[in-house]
Amino acid sequence: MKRKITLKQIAKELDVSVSTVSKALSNSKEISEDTTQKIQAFAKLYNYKPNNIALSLKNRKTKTIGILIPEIVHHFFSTVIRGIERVANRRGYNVIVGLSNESFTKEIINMEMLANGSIDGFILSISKETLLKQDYHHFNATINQGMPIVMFDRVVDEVDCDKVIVDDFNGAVKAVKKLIGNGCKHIALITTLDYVSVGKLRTQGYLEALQSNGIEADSNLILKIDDSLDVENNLDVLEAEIAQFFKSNPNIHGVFAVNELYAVSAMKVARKLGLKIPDDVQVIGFTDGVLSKHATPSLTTVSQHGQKIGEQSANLLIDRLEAEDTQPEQYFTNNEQKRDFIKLVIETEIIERESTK
Amino acid sequence: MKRKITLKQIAKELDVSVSTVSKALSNSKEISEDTTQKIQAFAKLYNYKPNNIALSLKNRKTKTIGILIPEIVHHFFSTVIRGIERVANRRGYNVIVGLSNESFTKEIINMEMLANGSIDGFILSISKETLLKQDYHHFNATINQGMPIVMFDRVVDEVDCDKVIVDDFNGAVKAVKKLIGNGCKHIALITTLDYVSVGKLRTQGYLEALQSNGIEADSNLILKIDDSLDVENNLDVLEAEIAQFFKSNPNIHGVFAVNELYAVSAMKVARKLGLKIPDDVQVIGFTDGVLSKHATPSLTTVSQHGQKIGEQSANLLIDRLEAEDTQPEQYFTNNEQKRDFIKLVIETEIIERESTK
DNA sequence: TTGTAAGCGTTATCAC
DNA sequence: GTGATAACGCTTACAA
Repeated sequence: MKRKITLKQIAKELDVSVSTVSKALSNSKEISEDTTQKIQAFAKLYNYKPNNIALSLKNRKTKTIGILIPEIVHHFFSTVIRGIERVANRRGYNVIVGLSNESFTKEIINMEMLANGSIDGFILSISKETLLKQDYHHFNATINQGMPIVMFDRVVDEVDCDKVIVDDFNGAVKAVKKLIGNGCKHIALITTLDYVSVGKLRTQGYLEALQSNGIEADSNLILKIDDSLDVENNLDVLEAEIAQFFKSNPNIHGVFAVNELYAVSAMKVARKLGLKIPDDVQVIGFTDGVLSKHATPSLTTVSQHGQKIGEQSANLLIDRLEAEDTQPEQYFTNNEQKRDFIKLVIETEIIERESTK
Repeated sequence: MKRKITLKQIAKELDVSVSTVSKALSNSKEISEDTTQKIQAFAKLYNYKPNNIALSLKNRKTKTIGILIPEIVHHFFSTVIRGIERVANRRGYNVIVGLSNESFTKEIINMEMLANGSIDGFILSISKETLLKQDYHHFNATINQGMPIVMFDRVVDEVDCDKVIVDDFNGAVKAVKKLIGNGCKHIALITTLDYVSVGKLRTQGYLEALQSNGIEADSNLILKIDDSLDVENNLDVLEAEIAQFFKSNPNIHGVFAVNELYAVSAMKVARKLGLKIPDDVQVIGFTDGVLSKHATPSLTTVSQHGQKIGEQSANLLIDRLEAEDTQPEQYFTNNEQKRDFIKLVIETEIIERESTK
């Protein structure tokens, strides 16, 4: 068990100085053919690789990106990570993952843990608790320390940074318009409480689609689920709630749900109540995950393109990091002027399956 | 935008030496009450946090764990990550994630990238291509450099390290025995090609269960899917293959599938062929993921306890890392003697749902 | 009680 | 063409 070899050891072994070794290995032409050869051969033999930590300290950059997300066991988020990892890797970066577990405190702890030199910048999606509290000081503090942040999906106006979002509003509009086009008269919405920004936007899209088609929104047709009660592990509660909803609204022709789980549950409940899908009720969900594809009937969804979101976020962040290199101290012509932040909107796409006509 | 403050800056500001600051902040009683107070107050004011990279370099340990897995968009793997992250965090470690994407080369590149000082140890699951090639030199090389590895799920005898595995064999036995107990006569197996060790073990469990019940295995009842053809995105092919299988074996009473996707697909196909589940055919899958829970009918599965696997792996790794601290150079009484490696077997559990009686 | 200096592994600058 | 030195930020023996 021999520890990794260092420049110092090579130098000693070959009886040259450390700097000679360093230069030889970087093919500096200050060093003679001969010694360069000798040193490179030796280095290869002992499989020398420069120590990343030392490089990080020297260069004051780690070449790693911190990802901070609420939850990893979630198709959408893991898809985003895959996208980030892909471009990060291609561009020579590593990826370090922190999970907030939807908790404000854990989000802060994780950020502080990573912000102390371990990473060059963040890509993150805000936890539910943070959204509820509306306390974003830790993001701004991090940015003020010179560490760039890219937010995706769950973003917030109060923080000035690059953002990548899904076009939640128009995605919802498209979905509901499709239901209308398919002849649905009474269209229900199954959504979350409003503090989750994406839920809110999708709800607004639903309303917009109705209005622009001259349909009056009926608040009885809107079911808001309080998902703080961890429906993931409490399916019965969720299904009971939806069943109740269906019973008090026997005239539902179409359902638009703001996530996959709600949509699939709605289908399940509807079928238990003897309704045929898509003949009696048509269903569209948001988020294109495994469930949608494999449900029976398979679910028509609004796809979020998670991987693309990840890729774009990573590109945005790395672009900014590498731009800093070129113009290290960006100057402002006056203190009103800010660096422009980019807000990328990823278009959604409806993937048609069996749950709609 | 003020960069993070350093000891040096604090020292300068307060007109003391760097070491005084360092000591004061670590509450060394070498330093007087007075200066300690003053320094700590100042540090707090400027929100001083020691630079992780500098600490890593000094201590020659990074307090971060490298995870290397084939794929992240997979319920099982993301569950494992969650488990790892949980205990890592609790024990003061960070987690850096690399994806091999089932590729041998990417596995190696990723390992080299991380092994150069970025992490203290690996937790990994071997890529399919590596298993196929049976080339494990990179794992052994890493271990020989003094970097501990914990392997989980897809492990291999050729590498000496701690391992955490699922009891695939007995899980399969249990599942098939359950089908037999439920009165199934002709029990089919849907599995992968043999090079994936877990698939192989589950297949062996299937055979064992049949044999111990005096049932002769019928090779016609075994369907091996070549999943190198990316069935995830090629559902039609998969379903066609399964349909063909059902048609040539009209007497199937029970199906044991080595993963969730195969099981759910089997149910889908069976129902299309007019078979009732669980009345005509009973189905059990391996891997307890989202699909199982939400399929119609919901799927009885052998649960792998991914999170527990992650937690145990992390504990194993960190235990070993911290043991190294105590006895830095472990000596061998003779060179035959090796440090004992632990192989933890996580028991499976059958989760009964609607697809079995 | 405080400060100096060495060292973790590297690279860049400057001197020989 | 080669080597000594400083620096990245920190800790710690040792000196004052």
